[in-house]
Amino acid sequence: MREGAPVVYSPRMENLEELLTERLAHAMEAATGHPADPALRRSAHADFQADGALALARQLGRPPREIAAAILARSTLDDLVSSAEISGPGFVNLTIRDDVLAGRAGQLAADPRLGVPEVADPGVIVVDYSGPNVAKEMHVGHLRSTVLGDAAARVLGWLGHTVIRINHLGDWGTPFGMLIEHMMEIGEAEASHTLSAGDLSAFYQAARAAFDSDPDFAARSRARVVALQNGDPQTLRLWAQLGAESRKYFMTVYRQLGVLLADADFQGESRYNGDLAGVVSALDGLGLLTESDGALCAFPAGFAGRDGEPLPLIVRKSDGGFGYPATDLAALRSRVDGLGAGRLLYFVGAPQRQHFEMVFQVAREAGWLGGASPEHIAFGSVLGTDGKMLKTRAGGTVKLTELLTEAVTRAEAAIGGRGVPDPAAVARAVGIGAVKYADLSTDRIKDYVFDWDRMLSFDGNTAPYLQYANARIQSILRTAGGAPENGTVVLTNPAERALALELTGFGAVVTRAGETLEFHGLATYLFGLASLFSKFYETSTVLVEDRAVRGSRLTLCAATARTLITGLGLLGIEAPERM
RNA sequence: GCGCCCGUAGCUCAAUGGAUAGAGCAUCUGACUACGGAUCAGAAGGUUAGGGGUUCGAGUCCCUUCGGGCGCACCA
Repeated sequence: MREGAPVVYSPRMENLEELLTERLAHAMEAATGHPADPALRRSAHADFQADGALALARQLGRPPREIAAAILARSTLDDLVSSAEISGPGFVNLTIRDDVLAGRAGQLAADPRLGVPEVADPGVIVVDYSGPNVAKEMHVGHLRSTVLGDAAARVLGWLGHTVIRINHLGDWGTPFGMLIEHMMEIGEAEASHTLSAGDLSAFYQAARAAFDSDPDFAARSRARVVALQNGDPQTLRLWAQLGAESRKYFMTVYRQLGVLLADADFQGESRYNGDLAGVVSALDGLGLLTESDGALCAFPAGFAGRDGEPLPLIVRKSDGGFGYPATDLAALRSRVDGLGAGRLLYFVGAPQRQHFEMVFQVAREAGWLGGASPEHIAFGSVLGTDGKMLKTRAGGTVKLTELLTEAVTRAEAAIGGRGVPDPAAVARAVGIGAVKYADLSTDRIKDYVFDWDRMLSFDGNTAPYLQYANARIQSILRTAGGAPENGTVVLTNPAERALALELTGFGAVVTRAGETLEFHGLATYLFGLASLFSKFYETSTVLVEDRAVRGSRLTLCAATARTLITGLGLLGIEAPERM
């Protein structure tokens, strides 16, 4: 280690991981003649460890430690690391120089992006999420799609992609016959009143009940579907009114939940009605359709049904109508051709996996994908503390709006007694944040247990804990009158060092979240950061006399707070200044 | 029957094929005359459902058994 050697940083220094990876990759090629991945990762035994030598050992037929030694001999790391040691079977343990770490932390504090690089290859990404149905209540089943999809939209957008949010509203189909008939029966004014009051399930259930119990009503409903499909003006007007009232209601739920979805993001299924016949004729022209029991079916490769026979995707029903496969295909084409999407993301629950795979396969066989890649971003269910699907005590469906209201009420009770300027806003941030964080902090594909007490706790891996950490930092910054403009960081103890090191990892974590569309890694990172801050807080008094130490610690505080706020923000969670 | 997903500490969850499987909660033991104790330090807690295999190395990949969930032709 060259004491006192000046460390020269580029104006926008790459993050440490990238820098080390680059250097080691170079050394590996020089030492072995093969380009290879150093497999750099954070380590319990040092700041980082590089495991690339082990993987290379097999290829080259040489002992891994020998390869590791050759790599080290060929690498220039002294300006970055204070120690590089071979350990165990051939791990390379790297410890970052304190002055480098301090310099990097200071840079992060001044960097609006906190070391998060924009992607090198920005593209157009369609994020399809939420997708409620007109005149049907949003329920807990919509929670994950809405929360996960929204986080994806935020993360991908921040990484520099052009994100197109699409809320694939269920606004077409046979139920609309009965809904419109019901509307006519109770009168438009009454219908509007019920719907705008947000009592969608009452409306839907009343229509359903009439349909099931009254044959005349059922017959009229069926005729009404035909009228709707044929474009009868009176029917269309009522249909449009149903949709408008519902969208208005959904927007209130989205505002309550605090997601990006806006009016303009609704892209109802009906939008593709005019394209469905074209989908059929195009597929038919490609020879991909087979008539079976009167229905026009595609038989995408690789799918078998219960009987072991090829499984059809029914593109046109035997009655000449279209189901959701046709709509999904039409929507896919419009997103690829019309919107120029390179990635199509569908945030839809795991049970629909086969459906989407079939749709994607048909599109692939039809040559409709071009270079675009469609991805079903599946997720597990929300369970109650009994381990079964979350239900109300009475066994009914949990309305999303009631769940969110309860979250805020519970948060209000939990934070009660604290003197903050706007307790209602804080309760909202804490309650809604807790619900979102509970969803985002576990592996997307798994079911998770919805537990009020756990998610609203101020201890553990929860939104309130992270929000509290930020509020505590804000309090320090207020007392100090802010952090220095161009803060210089000096590391005087292990807690400061650990915090600084953790701060440098934000970029890699966010980048990874954008690639995997798994957000629990980001959540875990933020929890780790908040925990390290708390340790720092215990050991390192910020508001000390020494100007240099005080300035440094304030800079670390400011960078930590901004990382927490930004990270939570990417998850769609607010971080109040006081709570 | 075929296919997909899941099974990790009492509970809730982590762990890009890498070293001694980590956190939090709960339990037990400590620490408040410093910026918010809504905190921190420590202890204890495991045959990663079972069994094979691949690999220098497996919670992770492959096969298999068991357990749980979900799909599998005109509802979305």
